[in-house]
Amino acid sequence: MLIQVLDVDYIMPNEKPVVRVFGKDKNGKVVCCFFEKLMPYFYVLGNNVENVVRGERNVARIEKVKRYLATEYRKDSIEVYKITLHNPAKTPELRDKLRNLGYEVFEADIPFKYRFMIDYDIRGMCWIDVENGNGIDTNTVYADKIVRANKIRSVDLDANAPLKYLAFDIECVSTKPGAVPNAKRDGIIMISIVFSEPFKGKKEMVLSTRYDASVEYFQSEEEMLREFVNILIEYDPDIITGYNVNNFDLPYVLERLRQNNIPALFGRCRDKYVVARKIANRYKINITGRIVVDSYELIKKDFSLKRYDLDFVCNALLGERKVPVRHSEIEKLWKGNSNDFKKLIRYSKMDSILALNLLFKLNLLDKYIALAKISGTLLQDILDSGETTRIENYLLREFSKKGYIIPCKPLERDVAKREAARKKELKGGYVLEPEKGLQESVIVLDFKSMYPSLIRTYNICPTTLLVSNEGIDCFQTPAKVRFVKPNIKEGIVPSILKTLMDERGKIKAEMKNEKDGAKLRELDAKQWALKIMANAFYGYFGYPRSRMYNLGIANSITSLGRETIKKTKALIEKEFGYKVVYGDTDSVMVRVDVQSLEEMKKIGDKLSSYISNMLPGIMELEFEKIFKRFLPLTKKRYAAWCFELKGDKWVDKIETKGIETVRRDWCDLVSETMMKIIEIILKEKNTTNAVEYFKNIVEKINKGEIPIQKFIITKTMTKTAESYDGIQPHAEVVKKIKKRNPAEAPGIGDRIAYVITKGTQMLSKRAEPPEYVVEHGLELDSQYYIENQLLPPLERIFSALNISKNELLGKGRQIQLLKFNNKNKKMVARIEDVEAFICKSCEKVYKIPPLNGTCECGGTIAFMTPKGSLDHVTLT
DNA sequence: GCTACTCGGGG
DNA sequence: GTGTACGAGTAGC
Repeated sequence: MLIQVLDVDYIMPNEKPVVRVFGKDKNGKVVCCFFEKLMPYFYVLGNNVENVVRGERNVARIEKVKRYLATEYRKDSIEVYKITLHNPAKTPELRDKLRNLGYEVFEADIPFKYRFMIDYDIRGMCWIDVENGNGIDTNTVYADKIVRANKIRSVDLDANAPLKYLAFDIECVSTKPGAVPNAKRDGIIMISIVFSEPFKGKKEMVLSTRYDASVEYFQSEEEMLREFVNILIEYDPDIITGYNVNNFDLPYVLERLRQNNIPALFGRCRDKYVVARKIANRYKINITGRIVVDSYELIKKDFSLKRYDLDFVCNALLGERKVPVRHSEIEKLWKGNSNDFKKLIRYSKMDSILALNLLFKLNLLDKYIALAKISGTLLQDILDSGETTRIENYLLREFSKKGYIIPCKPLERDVAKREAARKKELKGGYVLEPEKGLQESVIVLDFKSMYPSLIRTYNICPTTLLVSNEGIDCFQTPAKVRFVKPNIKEGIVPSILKTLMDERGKIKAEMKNEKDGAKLRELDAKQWALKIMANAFYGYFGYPRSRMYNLGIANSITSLGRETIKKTKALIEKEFGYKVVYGDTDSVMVRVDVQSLEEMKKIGDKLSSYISNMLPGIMELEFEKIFKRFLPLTKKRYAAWCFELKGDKWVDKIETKGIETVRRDWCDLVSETMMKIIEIILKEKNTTNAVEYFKNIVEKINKGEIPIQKFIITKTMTKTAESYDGIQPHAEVVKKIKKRNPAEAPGIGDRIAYVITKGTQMLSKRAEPPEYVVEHGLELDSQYYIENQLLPPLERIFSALNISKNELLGKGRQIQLLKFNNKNKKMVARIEDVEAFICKSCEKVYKIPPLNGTCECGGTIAFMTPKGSLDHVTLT
């Protein structure tokens, strides 16, 4: 029977571990597969381990085996002890005892379910073939089919079984006004549920402790919660979702179940309670056989937005809105008339619908399913944890396949040591000092998967790391670390990367011929996941909690990167005579002397094939895009008018890096003006127009011609208004609202919107709610908005063009000067002396000087005055 | 420019 | 559960 793996756990029925695999078959039937043949084990290096282990109750077996160590290159395997135990949960006891006696232990911290998955080649969301046999009593799980497996075989299958989704949302009212409800104290009043497949003929359901014809009505919270648990078991979803379910709804429900003495049993088994464990500051929730997906967390990972509240997110990504109800209104609606209550029902239902819509319409899960399949990690763990888990899972599989054993995770004190060393010793990528001023015709080239390619080219791996001084054929990196060449031994990490990169290449090729939208999305998710995986291996060597932490390896990779980029720059400048105007880690920006996109592409292709040929191994420089205009501010910060080839069409856009155009503490006016000015500079190549635009905005602000919405600043109130130490605008606003209209007062956690008005008091005291300003016809403090909001970010952009703050504000008008950079020479002239500008080579006349100070023909520009042209005018 | 701390979403 | 683990943005030096 074929099943797709959703979840794995184990139980101890007769003091022996039994693995349970929860999955679904092709028809969407729930299958649970029991497997009894695996016992926990780990490895020990050292002498006389038998003596230490003898008499330990948990030990089943001890044997000597041959393994390779995954720490450095060694020709031969070595002898280690493999200790097999009875009880996975008691493994740490023996592990720590051995450690304390000075033994080195390996793979002694692998969760048992993953030991099983690694040894039997079973991966999260992948398919397995199981055969029914006989075995233990399996009366512990809810499943359509139960299999006692004798044999489990992994199967290569791309399809996905149909999954059942359930989204829910709870409503509750705080007994403490203004505060977020507390589950220890405040009950749940309503639960809305949405089903992906109709349940009892319904797609939606609302449970409540107040009656309405449209809800399932309950006398008490306890009855409502019991029914909620029943629905979860009966509907039997694979995926449970909601907005912020991980950190609000689910922990809240679990606490209310506890308060009402209802067992939290709604997984696919009768023997494991649903638990929420707090790790760092978030909850990790385990529901046996099911997967919890928090739309909020996925959105935050996948999209860069100014805010992440459900209404903002849905509006921005789906064009859908919540039912507008403010938190402070919920209690009023709950206690209000029948229409009020109906509104609350709609509100609650809508929140569940939106949470599910986000998941479905944006296909949020595709990428994570692809990551699970590739790395072998369970989907739940892909969602709850980061890069490390995925990399380790992959490494453990590949290393153990080849007879290697892997170190345990480091102890906390070692992590601290590593963190300190890493900070001092790990060097990153190389960033070129950008050439100042607006550039024209810049080709962007970058190295295809630079770090993975370097790892492959130089055979970088713990298994090839050469420590001894024997005369073995090896590479030495600029970090002075050596790796044996592939003919001696091919590294495991390089071979993993080859697999990932080749596979990605195949998928990209497949995508070119694929017309079916759904299939295309799936392939795209897969190629994305392959890229993410390949790029994460480098980081793992420099990560202080890594099992394969090695600064020498990490530094080898970055040092080769720096060497490569420097070599590339030198070659391009020397062999082709083009100027490399900027570059960062794996990219170079090359200024050329042609205008047409096609010509530039040709040069780009020529450069990339030349460089790719000159560099060793699989290093490949690729033509990426064209910056028709390029304005660098500093390292890591620039704006560009970018042209990219999509199919056979050039698509243009304004690209900014490191220049924040949206920040939550800026009003919309700032973001919009910034974008507009960047666009004028880049597209019109005209600073005068950009300055004019700015002056025009200033004038409009002064005349009050810009709508107040553009001036609104928002800040979250994190504690009560009174408890702020300093005087802060948003806290002052809340104090004012409290005085004027106590019922409207926002509470902790609310976002406070305000504008700054004119007056003589200190700034914070002049903050007012926008509605109040409109009602009372107050005047905004235009000075503040110009000087403190608009100017700081714009100054940084204009200063890259040698335009000062005074010029922007028109203060330098008395002696208006013309300035521009002319091939490194700053030129200044009095404005009335200058009629136009002229190229000294081709004599082309400009009304406005080219921003980079160079004529199209490459010639130098000079001022043209009534007396003739002159290079330089000095003012006295 | 760096490092330390704070806060997110939810009602 | 043989695993203890965020990350961006801002304030403060």
